[in-house]
Amino acid sequence: MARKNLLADLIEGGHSSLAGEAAAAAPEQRVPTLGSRGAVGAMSRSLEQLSAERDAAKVLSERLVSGQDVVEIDADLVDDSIIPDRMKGSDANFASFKESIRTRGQLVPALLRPHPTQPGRYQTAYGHRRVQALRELGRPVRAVVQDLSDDELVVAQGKENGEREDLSFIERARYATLLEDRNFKRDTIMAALSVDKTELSRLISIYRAIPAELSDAIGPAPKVGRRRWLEFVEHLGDRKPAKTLEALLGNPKFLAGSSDDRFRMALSILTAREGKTAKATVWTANDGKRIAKIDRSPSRFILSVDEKAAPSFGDFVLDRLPDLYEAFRKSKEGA
DNA sequence: AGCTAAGCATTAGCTAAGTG
DNA sequence: CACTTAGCTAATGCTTAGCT
Repeated sequence: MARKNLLADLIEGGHSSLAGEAAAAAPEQRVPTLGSRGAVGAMSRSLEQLSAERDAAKVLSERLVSGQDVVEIDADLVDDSIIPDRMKGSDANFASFKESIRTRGQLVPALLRPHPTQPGRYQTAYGHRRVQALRELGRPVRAVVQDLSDDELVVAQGKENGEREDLSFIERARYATLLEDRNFKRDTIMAALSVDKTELSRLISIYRAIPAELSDAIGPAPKVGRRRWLEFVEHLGDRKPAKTLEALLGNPKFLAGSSDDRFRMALSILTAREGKTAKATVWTANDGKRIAKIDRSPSRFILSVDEKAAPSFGDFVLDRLPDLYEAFRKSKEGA
C-alpha cells in the first residue's frame, strides 16, 4: 500500500497547495472547445513534456529545499549510471526532447554523485536523458550533487523511470536482473522499480528464461506486458532458440517492424510450432445462434455463454451441472 | 463520415498457497 | 524465511457495432 502511493505521497506531500488549487479549479475545467483539433494535437506533445518535467521537479524539490545548491558541471565529466536501464531503440522522442532543451534550456536539474573511483568525475542518478542531451549540445549540466550509496543511486534512477512510467515490462525485467547480478538486495530492487516481491520474482525469472540475443532482437516492446511475455516463455520452454532466432533475424519483415511487431512475430513462430494451440472457438447451435465461446489451455477449459443470444441458458446449464458431472464420472468409470 | 457505447482483451497489482 | 507460483480482478486500452 505504501509502495503504491509513493508517487501520490510525493506529489501531495510536497505540493499540497497545488493539489488544493487543482481541486478548487475542477468545476471550471469543462472548457467547451479548445479551438481546432490540429492546434490541440500540435500542443499535446510539448504539454506532455512540460508535465513530465514538472513531475520530476516535484521529486527533486525536497532535495533542493533541503539546502542543496544547483551547480553547473561540464557534461563530459558526467558518466551514466552504473546500471543501464534502457534497451536500444526505446527512446524515440529523444530528438524532440533534445530540441526542447536546446531552445528552452534545462528546466530541471539532474541528480549526480561524485564518481566513486575517479576523482573529479560524476555519475548520474536522475536525469540521464537531460545529461545525454546536454552532452550532445556541448553545454554544462545543471545538477545537484550528493553523496549517494549504490543503493540510493539505483533507487533514484528507478524513480526517474517510475515517474514517466516509460520502461516497458521487458526493460524492467532486464533492469531488475542486471541489478540482481550486481548483488543488489531484493529490497533495493523492489524500491528502485516500485514493484512488490511477487512482481520482482516474475520479472527476473521471465528475463532469465529468455536468451539475451532474443530479447535484444525484439527490443523493449512497450505494449507487451507480463502476461504475454510469460506466455512467450512458456512456449519457449526448453527448446533451443537458435532456430527461432535464425528464422527471425533472416526475415526482413521482422527487422522492419516495430518492437511490438517483432514480439508478435516471435511469439507466433513459437506457438505455430506447437501445433495444437487451439484458439478460442465459438459453438453455434442448430438454429444458427452463436451461443457459447470456448477457450482451451492446458490448465483450463472456459465456456462462456452469450446472455444475449441465449438468455438464462447459463443458469440452465448451471442447474444441471451436478447431473452432468455425475454422468461424466459414470462414463469414466465405465471406460 | 464521425461519434458513442458496449464488448472484449490486456496489463499490473494483490492475496494466498507452495517450495526449498 | 525468502522466494516462487497460481489465480483473481480493477483499471485501462482497443475494437466493433450501432447511431446520427
